[in-house]
This record gives sequence, structure tokens and C-alpha cells, in this order.
Amino acid sequence: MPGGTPTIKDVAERAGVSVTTVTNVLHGRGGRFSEETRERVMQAVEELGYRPNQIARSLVRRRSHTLGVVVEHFRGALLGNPYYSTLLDGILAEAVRSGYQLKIIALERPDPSHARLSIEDGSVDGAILAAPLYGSPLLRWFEECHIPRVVAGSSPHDLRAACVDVDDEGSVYAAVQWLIRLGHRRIAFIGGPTNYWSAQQRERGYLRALHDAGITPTSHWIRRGNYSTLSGRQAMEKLLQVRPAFSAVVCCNDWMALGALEVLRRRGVLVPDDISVLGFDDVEAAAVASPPLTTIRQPVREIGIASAQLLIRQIESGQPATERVIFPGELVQRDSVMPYSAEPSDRAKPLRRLRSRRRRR
Amino acid sequence: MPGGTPTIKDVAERAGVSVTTVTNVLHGRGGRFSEETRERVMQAVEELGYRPNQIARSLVRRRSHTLGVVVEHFRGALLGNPYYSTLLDGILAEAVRSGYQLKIIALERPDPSHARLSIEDGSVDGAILAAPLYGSPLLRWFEECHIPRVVAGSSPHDLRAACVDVDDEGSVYAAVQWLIRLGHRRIAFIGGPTNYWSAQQRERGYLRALHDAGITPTSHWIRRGNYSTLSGRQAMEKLLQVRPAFSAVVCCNDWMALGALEVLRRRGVLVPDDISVLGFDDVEAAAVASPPLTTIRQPVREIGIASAQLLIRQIESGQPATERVIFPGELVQRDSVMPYSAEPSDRAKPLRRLRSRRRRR
DNA sequence: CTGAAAGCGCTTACAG
DNA sequence: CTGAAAGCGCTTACAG
Repeated sequence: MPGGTPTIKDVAERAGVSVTTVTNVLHGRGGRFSEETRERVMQAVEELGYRPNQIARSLVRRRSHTLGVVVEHFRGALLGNPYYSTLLDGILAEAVRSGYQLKIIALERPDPSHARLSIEDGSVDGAILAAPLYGSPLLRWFEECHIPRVVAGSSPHDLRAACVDVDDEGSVYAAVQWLIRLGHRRIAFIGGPTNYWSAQQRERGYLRALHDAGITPTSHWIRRGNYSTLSGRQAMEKLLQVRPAFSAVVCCNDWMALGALEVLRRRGVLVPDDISVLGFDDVEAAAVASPPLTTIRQPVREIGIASAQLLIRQIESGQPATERVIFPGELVQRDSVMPYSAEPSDRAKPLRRLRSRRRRR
Repeated sequence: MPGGTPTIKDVAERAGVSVTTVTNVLHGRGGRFSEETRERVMQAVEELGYRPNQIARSLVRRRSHTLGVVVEHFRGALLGNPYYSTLLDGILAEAVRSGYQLKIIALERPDPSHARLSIEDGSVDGAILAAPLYGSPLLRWFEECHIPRVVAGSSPHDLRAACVDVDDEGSVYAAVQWLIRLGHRRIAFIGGPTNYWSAQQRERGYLRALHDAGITPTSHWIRRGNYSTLSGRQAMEKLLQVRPAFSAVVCCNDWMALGALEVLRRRGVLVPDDISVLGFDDVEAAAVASPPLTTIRQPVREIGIASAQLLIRQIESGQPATERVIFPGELVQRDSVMPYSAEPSDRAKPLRRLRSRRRRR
């Protein structure tokens, strides 16, 4: 190693053996070397501070022991979005547990040919596509490519590739059913951006639950935002002008619900006394909002873990998978929903009432 | 390519040229091939769907064009922590911008020899150590290793390696000074876990500001938590028993501040009327808390970006760097701090008062 | 038990 | 303008 990092050849020379033997002891291929040889080799490794070059190893083994996570539409903040970071966290946990490394492939545009350059290049053994947008060109490519792969997060139902997701439609359907059982009939909806599969599915669940209960939703009850707190505020402002007034609102995500809560508080409308508010996601802020937000928890981390498992299984078995793994959403009951009550709230001592009902987490 | 992925050799054969020529046109080394040759090669590439194997390229070039991010103490959730995910987001943004990929190296234990195996193995061109714990063995290794590297987040002041961080001590010092200018003199402190550099530095800033103002802090005013909301609640419960009572509390992070806020609200103590509360970090939940939390924003994403820049500069120049890049914290004034007032709050109509003072974001 | 040789897929002098 | 050859650092049959 004239001036550089020691290689297996340096170790072999120092130990006075062949590189084949070094490889054998390094991989513990028993019976192919004497104990004395093993010791000499290990000592040389130690003295030289030798570390096998994984790149070279990957080249010959055609395995990188690395999982690729491809995220499209990367402009500005991405992991700032807790959904992505939690998903990644789950993937990372499972990868580490199974001895894989993680490579993040951030695409500025959803360009399949660019994606292929970074993925089908030997640097990853398989890929997870994280929460693709509606109609993303990457989906088509993903269906056709031959490397192990799985889509994590919402994707078309007829996708010919393995995928893992929460049951968006079913969770909202169940939650709205619950609201109806609590006596609510005029239930508004703050939807998400239509270029998200998740937003579409959730809205569908809302509509179907109303329909199955014999309630005809009017389009006035539905407003859409872009998942931001600001858009939640704007949607609620509009909704507040609708007559007859609604008694509950389900929001497509927590941030919009939090925005809605703000507007309600500013207007002196009591939650949940006057209006019940339901969110989706269970972001951290939901628990510390006032009142603490009742919401549908989506097991994002578990989705990440399951995605990685499914991917690793494909890699190690050599068998492609096309199954869909669907997790149920979980209703997290806090303090923003209560049974419907026709009597107007007593606004004289709202603080006391809120305080007395607040549950400890 | 008998049954497998096409290689450069397949392209050369199909185009009827040598692999050298294929390489040359692929890299656009002008003047080394005719226009006609170029076209034949490109057509073969197209027809075969050829994509260069980056692993092979890395082996000969000794450059992977990949940045490593090493995170120690990976047990369970990691990126669930917004600090890490935001840091990673900044690193990712800069990496993508500069044409680098990202590899995440999650260490279950802070074991240098294990870390070396994953880093000094040719798979990354340099490494960023993300927010090492106090006394981490990785720090020592990081100082000694010869690959390009930078520490992102708090680290010892005498570290012999490049690092990027926020000015923890200075930011808290300035904020406490501000509180003092607002008339507060009995200022409590909810500290963080002492195995974080950041927590140590922030506490030091608090102490120094009091000292410089001629105020002697009593140990009763200081409680430490573990950065969780729960620990913030517990700390505040204890603090509330101290007499004379304090008029302001600075919290080592927002989650503990949020926990403190909860306890105060439950006890009917008005914030900021009775007690001013200051956080640190400006997590998303801080803005939607009630009252919205006044806090010190730490430019985490910018720290990530600067770390990546510093690393890439080292990689591309071949020159090691040892500079410290320190960002100032930014005071984000919301509604949880007000000037000291000796008169007790009028608890009869607290809601109205809170509402009237609430600022729009 | 041990080692010489071929090869993974590319790039880089170098010679023509 | 073009190509044969050596080599990056490792692994894997294969022969002894």
C-alpha cells in the first residue's frame, strides 16, 4: 500500500500467504486454512488497519447490500415532512436490523430514465418508491423494471408491483360512521390536494360513509386545501359561511385540522361543544393542540418497516412479489369530538368547561 | 449480455467499436471519435438500454459520489426526531444540488471500528457525523480518520475537525438578557439531558446571562428533563412548588416547554400573564400551541446544507478543513412571553384577554 | 490446507 | 480518430 489504503494484497504479502487465503479467513470459510495461518492473517489485518473495500466486493458479488429509497418531486424541503421522515425511519430500522445500508435517491423531477440511471446501476439491490404522486411516470417504470421493488404509501389499486399502505378509504369511512353514530348528520369535509392518492381515497371514504347512511352531502360541505395549516384556515373560513351550519368536520390531515381549530377559536366557536373536529395522521402537534385533536393515526413507521421487509424478502429469495399490504388506520380519541348536541354552547364560562373535560394523555 | 444487464462490452460489440471508444463517447471526450461513431454508439446504448455500472466506475475512479451520514445511537426511532430529519433534509438538498447521493450509516452502538467498516470502505467520499452525543467514542475516531468529514450539530469546542452548529450558548444568553430587559429577574430553567452538548451549552448561556446581570440563580430554579413533553410537565410541577415563585422560565427545548405549558394551563396559571415561557428549537407544534410559543429557532436545515457544502469542498479540493461554522439562533416572538408585571392576573375573563392578544402568524 | 488464474464492469494511459 | 492492455480490489471456481 504505497501511500494509500491497504488492500487485500498488502495483507497477503504481510502475512506471507495468498489473497485467496486472506479472503477465506476473512469470510470464515472453515477448513480451508490452519489455525496458525488464520492468526497470521488476522494479525496482518490488525497491523495494517485493513478494511475490505465494499465497492470491489459489490462488483464481483453483484450485491451491494444497500436498499434504495427513491423520492420524487424533491424540491426544497422533503424530509421536513414528517410523513417522509417517519417512513424513512421505519425503512432504516428494518434495513439496519437486516444488515442493509440505505441510499436515498432524490429525484428533482419524476423522470424514469434519470431514475434508472441511479437505481439500475448496481448501487442498490432493490428500491422502495416513497409515496408517489398521482399519475407519476415513475409508477409505470416501476411496474416494468426487473429489480426487486415496493411502493410505500398510496398507489393505484391495480398497480402491478408490491405495495404497502394504510387503508385511507376504510379508515375515514369508519370514522365518519362513528361520527354518525354520535348523532352528527351535517358533516363537512376539508379535503387534500387531488394529486395525492391518499387525499382521493380519504374523500371517497367520507362520501361513501355519508351515502351508506342515507345522507346526501352537498358540495358546500366540501372544501379542499393543500395539506397546510394555512389552507385549513382558509377552508374553515369558507365553511363557516355555509347554512345550515355543520356540526362536525373531518379533515384530510392534521395540519389542516389545526388550521381549522385556530379559526374556530378566534371566532369563539367552541370545539367540540359547537363543532367536532377530526384529523388524520396523528402528527406530534395534534396531541398538544387545544383541545387535543381527535384523529386517525396512520402507522407510517410500520409501513416503512413492512416495505423494507417485503423488499428484502424479494432480494433474498429472488422471487418478485406483487402483494398489497394494507394497514388499518387507528382512531385516536382525544378531545375535539363529542356527540352531537342541539343546544347551543354556554359561552359564558368556556374555559372551565374545556378544562374539566380535558383528558390526560 | 447473455441473459443479464448489458455491459459496456455489449455496447461495443453491437456498435462495432472498442470499449475504449464507447467510454469516450459516453464521457463526451471530444475529438476522440467521429460523429458517425458517436451515433452508432448512442444507438447501441439506446437499443440495449445500457446503463453504466456505477460500482465498477467507483472502483476504478476511487470516487463514489456518495456522501455518508453517520448517526450513532440508533435504537428505535431516529428520524422521528425532527432535528435529525431536518438536518438530513438539508444535507440531502445540498447533495442533490451538487450531484452527490446520500448513504445513511446507522450505528446501533457508537463503535468506531464498526463505523470504519462502513465508511472507510470506499462506499462514500466523505462523512458527516450527525449530532454526536457527549463523550461519543466516534468523536475521537472522527478526529483521527483521514477521509473528508464534518460534524453537524453540537460538538466539543476543541474538536480537531470541521463542524457546523448553532450558537447554543450565545442564543440562550441573548434571550435571557432580553427577558431581563423585560423586567424579569426570577427566571427558572428547565434543562436538557446532560449527555447532549447542546443542553450543556444552553444551560451555560442561561447561567452566564444571570451572572452578568448580577442575579444569583438558586439551584431550585433549575430542573432538568430528557427533552420529552412528559419530562417538561414533571419539571414544571416541581418548579411550581418553589418560593418565591419565578416570573419566567426558559426551556432547553420546545417539547419540554409544551409540557410546561400544559401543566400551567391545567393549574389555571396564565401564560404569559402570570408566567412567561420561552422554548428552544421552534418545532412545528410551537406555532400551534396555545398560546403560540415564543422560542429560539435553530437553523437546522441550514446547518445540514452548510455541513454538506463543507464536506463537498473538502472532497473536491482534496484539502481537509477544520473550521467551525456557527449559526446564530433566532428569537421567534410569539405569545408566551410578556414584560414582567407585579400585579396578579385578572382570572375572571382569561379567554378574552388571551384572544385579544393573540397574533396571527 | 494453499495458491495461480480468471473475471466482475469499468477507466486510463499509451501506442498507433 | 481508434483500440489493445493493464488495472481498480475483491471473489470464485479449480487444481494441487
